Amino acid sequence: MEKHLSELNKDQLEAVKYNSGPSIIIAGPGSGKTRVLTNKLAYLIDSGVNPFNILALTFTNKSAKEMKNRVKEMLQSSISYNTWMGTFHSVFYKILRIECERINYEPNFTIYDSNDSKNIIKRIIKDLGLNKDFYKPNFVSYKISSLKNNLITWQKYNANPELKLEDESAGRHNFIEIYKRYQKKCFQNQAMDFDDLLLNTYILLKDFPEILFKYQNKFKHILVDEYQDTNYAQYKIINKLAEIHENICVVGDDSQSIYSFRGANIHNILNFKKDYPNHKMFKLEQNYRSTKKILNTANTLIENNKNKIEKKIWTNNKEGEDITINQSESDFEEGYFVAKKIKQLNFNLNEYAILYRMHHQSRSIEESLRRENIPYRIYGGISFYERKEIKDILAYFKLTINNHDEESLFRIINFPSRLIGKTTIQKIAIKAEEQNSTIWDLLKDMSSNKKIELKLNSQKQTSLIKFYEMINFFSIQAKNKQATEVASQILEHSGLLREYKKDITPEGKIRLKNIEELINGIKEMSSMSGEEFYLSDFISEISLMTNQDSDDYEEKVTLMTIHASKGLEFKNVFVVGLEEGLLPADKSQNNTDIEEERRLFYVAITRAIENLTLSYARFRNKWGERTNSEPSRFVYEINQNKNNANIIDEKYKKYKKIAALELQPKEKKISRFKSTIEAIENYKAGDLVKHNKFGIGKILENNDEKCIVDFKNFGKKTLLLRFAKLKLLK
DNA sequence: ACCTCAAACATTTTT
DNA sequence: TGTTTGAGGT
Repeated sequence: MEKHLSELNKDQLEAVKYNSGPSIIIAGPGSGKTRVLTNKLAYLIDSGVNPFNILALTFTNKSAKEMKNRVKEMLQSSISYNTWMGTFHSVFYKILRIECERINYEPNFTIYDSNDSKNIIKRIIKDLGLNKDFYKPNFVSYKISSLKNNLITWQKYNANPELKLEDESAGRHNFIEIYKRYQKKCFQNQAMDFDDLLLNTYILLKDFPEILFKYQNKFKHILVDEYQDTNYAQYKIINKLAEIHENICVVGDDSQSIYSFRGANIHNILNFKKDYPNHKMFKLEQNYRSTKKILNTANTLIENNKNKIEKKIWTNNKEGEDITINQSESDFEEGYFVAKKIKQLNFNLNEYAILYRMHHQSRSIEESLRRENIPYRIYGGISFYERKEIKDILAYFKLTINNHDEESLFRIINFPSRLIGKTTIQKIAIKAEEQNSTIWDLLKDMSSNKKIELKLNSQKQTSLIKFYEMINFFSIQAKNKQATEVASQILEHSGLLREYKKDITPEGKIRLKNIEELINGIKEMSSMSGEEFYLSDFISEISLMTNQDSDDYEEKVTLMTIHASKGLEFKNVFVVGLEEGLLPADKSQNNTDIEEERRLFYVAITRAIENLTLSYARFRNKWGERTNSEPSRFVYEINQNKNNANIIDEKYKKYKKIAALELQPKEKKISRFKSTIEAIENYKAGDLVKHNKFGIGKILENNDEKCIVDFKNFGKKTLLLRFAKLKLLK
């Protein structure tokens, strides 16, 4: 044990050993954060803490898995397997499966991904006959999601005139109705979306003291990784859980906060300090990953952010190579440049990553990699579980496990074709709505010969009843028989396998292969679990899986978004598409957004160990059209300070210092983004503020949660600061 | 009920 | 550009 601890530097060691009270570790990129966390876990267990009493929350399933393995290795036993380690969502899912009966859910409830939610919302908007211009499904689902991430239920929203006013004045009077119906639908379907996993956990802990007490006592030590990316709901839940023991350690880096679009709140770090005045803070500033030049570049860039905790990342590593900045004529040429440089550097392909802002940017890169015969793997995009054929099968599985899951029912009731078309489904859906019942219950009534007034011909009736009886049969099987057996039964009986075997095109064969792979996956999980393994276990196992969790050991270049690259490192990193409108993205216009985009670039740069290549194109195909683009302001920023960078003009293949690139008209644009977004505590009574809807007003009181403002034209309003984007006027 | 084709539409980032 | 929706025909 001590042997491992001695591999730590002084700062790391201190952070590892401090376990008696709240602590916050600010860990810069490459500062050995994972090492500190794993050591801390091992140290805790080694010093007698029961692994059962530890909760460790990580950002991805992958890092949870990695941590488990490392701790296991250090302790040379699998004792740490009793520790609850995983993402917020997966740990809360686990809690909900145990406790959900208190809030009237069955333990077999389904998890809806964002696609499922959007489908439901689309249907609701259609049912209500609302104008699609005012109620865009994307917007509505985003809005519902952020309300939930701020623990605002539809009832709470409904009771808050200020919150409603914003939507009403924008002409969305029916938003509340959509929100309400959506929640009702999810409940009827015995389903929760991603946000419900947080919201319902919170409700459970808030409304049932004995449950809160149970978990407060279970989790005597709490570790939270990537704390800068937690949202309000997550923050509140951890806060509640840690109330008694206060043995909570959060690790994060405000400079790497890149998920505010998902409700992540940089203020959580500030809140932490306030909630635990006796906390201890550790800063890990030594970087073990990158060369001096790479780190200098990163530091120069992040200097431009005002909103940050002061720290200076440094390294003892060697000076390293210059940063290369490539300028290409087009996105196509950019891809070609990257492919060529990969060949030229000639490393193991696993040591390359190509990072970009948006998924669709991968296309031009892929094209040139294929042309040059460079194998690659893409993270993101369509994952295995998002393929049509897999979703079809999973829909059968899910409906088998949870008969109320209407999303799955809709997907498969007529696949393979049972001559149950749109109109028939529509009729049943309306009938169910009328009787305040569900489609499943309606089908059940039909099969038990109850009289239902539905104008359907007998052929359709039998078809529906047959479908009901088939699923019902599967459900009974699934209760007693093992997953592998039930799965193959479903494939046979449903006619799915026959349907897919009909397709003899190459794509069809790939689909069949994928299905095979899924079945193998079930077998594998089943044999790994050792004991009984039911279909419901399989579904709960994969519900929160993402495409990044799959293993792939072949030698390939990695392509992914910058977001997905967080926490990883590569010897050679390419960051492509460094253009205005891409990084920073088009939609980020205010200063807060720009700062987040800058942090995003910061994350990208700091993934590199030895070689960093940045690239932008002068023309890019944007929805089929050739559009002209300008280099990102960030490219200019990294040159503010040091001459670390070389620019290559792809056309003339000439190398020159980037300083030679005139710092042209950009200046104007940059100054426009100077504005005042402040930390919550900076809003003081007496300050003048401006609100989008209410205009100018004076703050009367600010108690962090709520802020009372007296508006000139609207009078006194109570606003939630984390919602209302108030601008300080000075 | 289903197939076909043309027009409209959409573009952050993820659990 | 690639995908989804709606109209119209079978």
